Amino acid sequence: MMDEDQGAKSPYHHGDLRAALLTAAEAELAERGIEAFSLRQVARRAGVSHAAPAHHFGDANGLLTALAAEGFRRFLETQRAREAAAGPSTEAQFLASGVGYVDFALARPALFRLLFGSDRPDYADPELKLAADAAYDNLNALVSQTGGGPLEVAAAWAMAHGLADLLTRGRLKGMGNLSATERDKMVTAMIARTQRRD
Amino acid sequence: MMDEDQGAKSPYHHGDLRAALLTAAEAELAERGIEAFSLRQVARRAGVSHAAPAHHFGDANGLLTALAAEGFRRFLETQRAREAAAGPSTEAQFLASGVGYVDFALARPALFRLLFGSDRPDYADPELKLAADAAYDNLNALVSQTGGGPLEVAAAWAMAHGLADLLTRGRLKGMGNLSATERDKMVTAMIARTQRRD
DNA sequence: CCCTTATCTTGTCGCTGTCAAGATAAAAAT
DNA sequence: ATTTTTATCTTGACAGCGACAAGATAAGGG
Repeated sequence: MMDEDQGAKSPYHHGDLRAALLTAAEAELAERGIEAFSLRQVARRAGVSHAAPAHHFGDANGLLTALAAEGFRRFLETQRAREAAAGPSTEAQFLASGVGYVDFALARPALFRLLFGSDRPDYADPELKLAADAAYDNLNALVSQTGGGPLEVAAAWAMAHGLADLLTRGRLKGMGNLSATERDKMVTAMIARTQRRD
Repeated sequence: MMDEDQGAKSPYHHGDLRAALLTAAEAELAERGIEAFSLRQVARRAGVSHAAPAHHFGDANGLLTALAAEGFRRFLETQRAREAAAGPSTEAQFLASGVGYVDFALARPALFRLLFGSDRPDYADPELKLAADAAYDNLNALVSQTGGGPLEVAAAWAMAHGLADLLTRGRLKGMGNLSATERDKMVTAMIARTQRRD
């Protein structure tokens, strides 16, 4: 819990300001939302001057780009954990991955919106591109292994993404008061429907 | 093309400033995107002082709320036009409505993001709520008439919304270079898959 | 004709992101 | 060890922003 060294001795050189700024930025994003995101507020939270972030990230979008890259890595990690817990069946792993997609969005809505619902990150950035492509490649591989093609990839992605986006915004009122396990079952069923029928 | 009376005589009282501001706001949204939206820039485009919008809309979010209400009305209008052109079959109308959902998003991505991807409009506002509910009720009615229940409503919405969101952001690269009619066919097929199988 | 009310302007405030210049400390070189 | 270089952080400034207050202008009603 030493993320914000408020009031602590503040040496001229922070030591690990880059990581501290990323942590502060994620907290700010979660508390205020991306539409009220402020670089100066992030610096304030990290206990440094308002111009300190510039040296590490260039500008505000640079910070959000780095945070998005880290977010995509965690996003993929969440899905892989689900897949591993789903047993040896490739199809079960594919469906579990989709559940992970939605659960990640619901657990960290602000981060999810940074990854998929904002123009601020620079998606041409190599680090971000690498992390985002890795997540896409994972989906692509799972669908391919279950006999699906590009259409099935797009359909599964669109379903998982649509559910995640609408649920995080509270728009699917009928599904708002479901338990986590009930919700997972429904997400599983809906994604299964997107695949080719036998 | 008389939307912006730049250089024209500028009488103290505009006449129809409210409508002019909504038009200017939509143009600004389309050109700069919602994340760079500026109330003062809208006022400048409409040829009035920076504080003029306040009297008609309260604050910036008030203007975006009014624009979102108008956007939802046009959104529903687009879908209804598609339905009407799809013939007498209810199922064909339902699928055409989904195609309208995606086409609206691709035709007016900035407006679509205002409606579904922003926290700035006040969704508790009666006018906006009415317009948004009307669009939802339309979907609900179509699904019900084809024998679907709440699950089918959610699945169809999520699929259409996911496709619209990913396509407007250029994320579904495999579908980027499709013609409009090819794309419509694919959207139709994908939404059809979300419904209960016979 | 005056008075009320709605509409629009001007001026100000604190906040923001970005840039430039200077201060500090660590690292590297001699 | 001392000097030089480089990286890191601070301070200060600027224009643009949203919001508020106060004043100017015009329209409508008595």
